Amino acid sequence: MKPTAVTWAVLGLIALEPKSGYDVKRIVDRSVRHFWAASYGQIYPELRRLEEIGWIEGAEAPRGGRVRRIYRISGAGKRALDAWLRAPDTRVELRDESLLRLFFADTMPHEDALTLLSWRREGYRGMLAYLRGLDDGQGKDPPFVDLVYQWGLDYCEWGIEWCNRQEQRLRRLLEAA
Amino acid sequence: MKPTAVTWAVLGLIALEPKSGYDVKRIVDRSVRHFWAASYGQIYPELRRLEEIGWIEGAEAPRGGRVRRIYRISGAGKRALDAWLRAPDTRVELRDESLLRLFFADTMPHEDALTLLSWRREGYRGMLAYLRGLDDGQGKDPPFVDLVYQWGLDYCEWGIEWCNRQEQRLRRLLEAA
DNA sequence: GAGCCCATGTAAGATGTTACATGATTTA
DNA sequence: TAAATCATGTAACATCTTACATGGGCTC
Repeated sequence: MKPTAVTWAVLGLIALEPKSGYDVKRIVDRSVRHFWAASYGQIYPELRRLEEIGWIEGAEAPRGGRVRRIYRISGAGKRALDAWLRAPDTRVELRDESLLRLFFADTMPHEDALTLLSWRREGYRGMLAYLRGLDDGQGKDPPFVDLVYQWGLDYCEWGIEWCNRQEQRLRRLLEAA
Repeated sequence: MKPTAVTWAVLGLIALEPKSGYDVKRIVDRSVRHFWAASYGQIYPELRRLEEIGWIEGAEAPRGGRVRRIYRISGAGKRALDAWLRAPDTRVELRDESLLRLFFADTMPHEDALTLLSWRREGYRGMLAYLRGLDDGQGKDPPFVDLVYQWGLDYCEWGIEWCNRQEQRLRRLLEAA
């Protein structure tokens, strides 16, 4: 079994609580999506693979006449997930178009380049608003789920402040020149 | 012409200074790689596309008997790059396996979960060391190239401190429970 | 009964990495 | 002379998104 990128996200969510594929997608979009996205085209095939190798078990659970299949994690699945959890790997892949623009911004007039920086700040603000919108106000998440949510909030706040500081620094620098 | 993900990275680097495909790859790996990676399999085909539509112009520039093709940006290419630079889009895509592990860490014993957090800190330390290694000590980068480099350093330092703070907070929280 | 949400699924296409093939030049 | 670097390129594979097809149930 060669795990794919969605393997652990799907398996982990099923482990938290039995779910349908549709549920997995919905929860992904409301929780890990900003650092680990997954689409239907990945999720449904992955569920079949996971069931084939016996890491999850599916059962028909129709709601009325509506087809529905609920998956729960197996003992083998739990062991596999636990082994993955303990891996020390921390690889990060990032695609940040705003940073790419800033990298090439030296060809622009200073004011226009600084505008890019203000847009970056707005990007962080937008993400912060999005994350805050996910909070249902109940505040009952387990500590590490909450930790990761907090990471998102803290990262955005740091980013906003970073843009402010750099804008001030660059204004001084560019006006002096 | 439908721009791909590498279009602007390649065009921007050619705009800074005429380059071969090999140069583009080398410079990408030493500058924008941590937020905008590109492989040979993307770069060489992209250079042909860009030449076909007239945004860059290639010329044979062999070194000894070694084949080599140098590309420079055209007027149309400059205009296209400038138009892209002014786009307000700030989309970010992130794949952070360490955050995914932390998200599922509530199933583990507390000490093991906190170990994940310390590994995350080591990940930031490693990236910080990598970024510092890129600095040639000359310090002659233009302001916005330097800004983006600084973003990398600052982000890593923030991340290290964030892990430290959260580890302390969680130790208190989990020991109290 | 129109429109939205629940629910499963896939085809097509875009995207991206890895590994290799080829061959010249430089360095140890 | 062996190994590293310069240099171009692609085939195969892996990954991921988008858009659509299908159909039932719920709400206005």
